[in-house]
Amino acid sequence: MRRPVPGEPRATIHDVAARAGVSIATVSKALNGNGRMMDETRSRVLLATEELNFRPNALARGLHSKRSFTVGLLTDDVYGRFALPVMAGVSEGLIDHGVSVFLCTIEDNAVLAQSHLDAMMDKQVDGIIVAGKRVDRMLPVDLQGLPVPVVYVMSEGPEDYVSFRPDEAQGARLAVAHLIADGRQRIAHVTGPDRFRVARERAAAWQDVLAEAGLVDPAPAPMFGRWSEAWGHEAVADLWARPGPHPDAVFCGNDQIARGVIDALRERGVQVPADVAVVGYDNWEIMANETRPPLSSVDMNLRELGRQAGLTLLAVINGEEVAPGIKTLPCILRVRQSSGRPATRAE
Amino acid sequence: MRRPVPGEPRATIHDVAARAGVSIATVSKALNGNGRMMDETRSRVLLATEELNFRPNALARGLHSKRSFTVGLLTDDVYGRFALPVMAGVSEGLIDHGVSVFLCTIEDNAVLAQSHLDAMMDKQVDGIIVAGKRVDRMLPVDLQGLPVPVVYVMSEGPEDYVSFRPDEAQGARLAVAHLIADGRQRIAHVTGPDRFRVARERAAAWQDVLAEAGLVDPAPAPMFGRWSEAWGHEAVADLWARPGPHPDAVFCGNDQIARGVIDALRERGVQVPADVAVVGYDNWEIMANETRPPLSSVDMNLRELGRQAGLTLLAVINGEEVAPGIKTLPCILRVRQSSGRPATRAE
DNA sequence: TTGAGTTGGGTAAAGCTTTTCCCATGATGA
DNA sequence: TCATCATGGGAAAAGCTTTACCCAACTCAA
Repeated sequence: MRRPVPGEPRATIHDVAARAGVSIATVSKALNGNGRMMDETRSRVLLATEELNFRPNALARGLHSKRSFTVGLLTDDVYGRFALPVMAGVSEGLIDHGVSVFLCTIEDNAVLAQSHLDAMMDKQVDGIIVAGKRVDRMLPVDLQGLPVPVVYVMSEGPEDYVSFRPDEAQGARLAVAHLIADGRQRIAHVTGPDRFRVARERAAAWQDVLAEAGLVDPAPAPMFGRWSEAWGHEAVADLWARPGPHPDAVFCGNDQIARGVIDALRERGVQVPADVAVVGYDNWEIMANETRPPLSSVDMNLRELGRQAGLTLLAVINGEEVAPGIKTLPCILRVRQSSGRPATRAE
Repeated sequence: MRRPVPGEPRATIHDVAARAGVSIATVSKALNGNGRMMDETRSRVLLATEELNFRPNALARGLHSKRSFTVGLLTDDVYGRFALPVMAGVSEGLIDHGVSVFLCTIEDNAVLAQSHLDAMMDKQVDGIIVAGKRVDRMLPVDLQGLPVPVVYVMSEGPEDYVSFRPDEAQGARLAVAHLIADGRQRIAHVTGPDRFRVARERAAAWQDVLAEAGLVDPAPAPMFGRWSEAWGHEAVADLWARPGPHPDAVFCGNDQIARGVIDALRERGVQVPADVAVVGYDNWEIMANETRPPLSSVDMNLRELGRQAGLTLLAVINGEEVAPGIKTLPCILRVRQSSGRPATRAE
């Protein structure tokens, strides 16, 4: 294995000082803009810094300033498609501030989780971001009483912490309003298990919008089931077996269900979107683009969510006052061909 | 926002020393098992350590030892499903050694990539792992001549580096051998664009196994296309439009294609697996479980791949000799119902 | 009793940066 | 000419740990 030649170790501030003919204090001040010195001295230092390709050792700096410019990211989403955009957003938001992110994927193993946490604390992280995959489940590790601030994203922390979540109600309203604007009258809702809070929230919003539009005849009930395509199939079979007029739109709790619904409709010869419009949730592109026709879907803007969580954590670290509580970010609707007309953004 | 009380800062080695009534050197030696001292002294130190909940400051330790117990993980896979299991594996392999992982998701932005790299070098990472999403594309950043070792996983580094890859040929052979063992005679191969090296490798292995089994009449050609379901549909239309007997099995380059193939077959009334067996690649569970019937697929064992990459990097960091070159890990076949008979593991 | 060897533990330096003082030097005003 | 002040830059400490080295006290043998 190619091992880097030991070569010269990284230049230190002493090397720069020697080359510029000044003391290390002057170098430090020149680089950090503190203290006073002649312009000529400053530029001599800068030149030497350049020539030696000097960059300060963050360990030493952190030791002194008690700021490591490092945060930890805890997630329990190992395979899922939610955590990764969030992480990317966090990383993106923080890198401009010179902050690096420790990744910890912990599953249900509390011991492992604790050892990750210990490792991070040993490394003097300035703060921690928790990116769960479910709003209503906590990670198997105690984050209270930690000596550093903690921000939650996707999942929800204790009341006195800051949490970032997509605005599920707004996202669902967006979808349903879009369907109504498209002229749909009988909008069914097929979603995941009702023990998932997001399923309940989306269903409630769906009901609200229908009520506001006066589309409550007959009074519809959300169809809770599973987060799977198979459930989408079953739900269609169920809906079409009912007496009375069939739905002319289905709002689905996620894109997999929507996919099942679309496939089931096609198999029965129902036209999408002519006869029935379908809207999904998550805007999971790889799935939404492959349905026939491509699926309209609510995008939770996860990357931006992560970015803001990162920046907020940074603000807290810097001592700024940040009000605790749940911050929500609006979802956006990505209209494709499964729901007829072009984009509607208003809610 | 709940901000941790400044409270007592973390206990330092001085606090422990004071409490145990010894010098800091003795504490250090007691904790690290160096030096000699009376058992009674050692246990007094350990007790004080316990009572104060002392853990050494990794920054200070790193400053001294020039080992930060930190590595960087670079990936360009922001949404994909490949990088995350790899990352989880890396993290899992390293945490037991007290090593934490910096996550850097970089896309095509070379400037951003460089600033991530700079940040990591400033933080004195002991090594770097590159987890690309494509074997045949490099990240937009120059990793040569770095003062720390670099290990590649999924993607492939320069010759004199260590790279970890799934054994694509073996994986493909596994799938095809399984189909042959199942009695299939006319096994088509539908895969992604031939500019992807993995597509070519899998196709070559497919051809080899067919040749070895004497199933070369008529001489089959791999069908290169796209990595999408739509391509699976099109490929079936193409295959079934050809004269002569239809295939009795299709080996697909990924699970999405396989899904398209299965759907297209069902739509034509072809029974899977009775008439045609289908095997996919990636074992993307969320996809493989939702095909009807559930899809047999080759699993690349990405998590283990990541774990080994992490451990290997650690070995190099520790100065162990590791031969450069490409290390492959065997794939395993996950047999579901799309390919008839129960598991075959042999190659 | 003296010298050497052990044993137990302490002192101090190193690792790199930032920051607080502090000291020259030259200029200015009286 | 002397006191004062601003300016430019340096010395040193702090931040926390590890480790090389040293010293005191004790044991044992001659």
